[in-house]
Amino acid sequence: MNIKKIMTPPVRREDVPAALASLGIAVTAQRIEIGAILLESMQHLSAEQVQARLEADGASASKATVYNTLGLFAKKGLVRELVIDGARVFYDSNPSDHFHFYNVDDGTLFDFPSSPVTLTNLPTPPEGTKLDKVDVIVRVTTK
Amino acid sequence: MNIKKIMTPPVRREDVPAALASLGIAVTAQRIEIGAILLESMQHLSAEQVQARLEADGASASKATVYNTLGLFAKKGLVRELVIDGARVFYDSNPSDHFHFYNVDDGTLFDFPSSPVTLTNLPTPPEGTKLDKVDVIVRVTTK
DNA sequence: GTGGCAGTCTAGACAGAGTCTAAATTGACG
DNA sequence: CGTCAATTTAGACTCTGTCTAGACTGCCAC
Repeated sequence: MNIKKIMTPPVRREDVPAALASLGIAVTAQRIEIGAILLESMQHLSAEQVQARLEADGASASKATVYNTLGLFAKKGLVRELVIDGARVFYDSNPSDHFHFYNVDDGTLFDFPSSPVTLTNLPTPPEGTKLDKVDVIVRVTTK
Repeated sequence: MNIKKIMTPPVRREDVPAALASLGIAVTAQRIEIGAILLESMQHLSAEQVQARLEADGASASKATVYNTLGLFAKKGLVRELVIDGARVFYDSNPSDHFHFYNVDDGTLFDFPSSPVTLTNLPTPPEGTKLDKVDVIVRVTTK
């Protein structure tokens, strides 16, 4: 049946190469660094934040590599791209289906608690297209 | 009870000033132009597309005015801001609650057909915050 | 080993959406 | 008509993200 076991955070640094390889991502030094940062815990990081963490860890990668790597990880399903506010994209190290709260006033982003939220009566995709993913963002304001 | 009657597209050009005023938006020449474009029909337009339509109509407004006006309209509830792909923001001239399909391959954006889609078991917003709006975007790819 | 090659990485130029600033214009009201 | 606050403007500016051209890396064949 070949059910692929996807590693979800936290993933130890020494397991990152295997996590990449299992998704068909060629392993390189930069990808290990970036993967280790993202997979350390379930979190939402922007490209800029990832690069700052790289520096803080004494590693580094060019801006182009950070963007390319995050895009590759998202394409391969290691992380999930979140478009929240048009100013930047966030990468969510929890790639499974779940929804988000976004506080419009202070920019904070939370996962929904794992309550059984369901979307019912979802229409079928338009003719000639197939479903990719469903994003649900609940915007809240500070009371 | 003071139930406000919100005008929904199509709104005739001569009714635009009243539509603005009813939402507490000061009426100016530029706002009428931009409002007339948006409210002509239910549609999704980017700031750039609005400005192009202005030119096409022989009117014009500076880039800053277009952005300010669209932001003001969104804040007042005349249109709804849609953050879809991080590259630009769209303004939806149908401000009522409804969800969207987005074709990732060609960038087209559709409303859901008006089937009774419902989100159930939506968790309550985090302590100290209150719900602003819920965005549901179903991303599809060309098969 | 060593030559070649594809894939990856890099610096820095570039692109495009959106914001900011300071000055000019408008229009409401006395 | 004069004043004042709100609005509009041009254009500089910021910021995220992309592109380009060259350098580097690692792996395989010989």
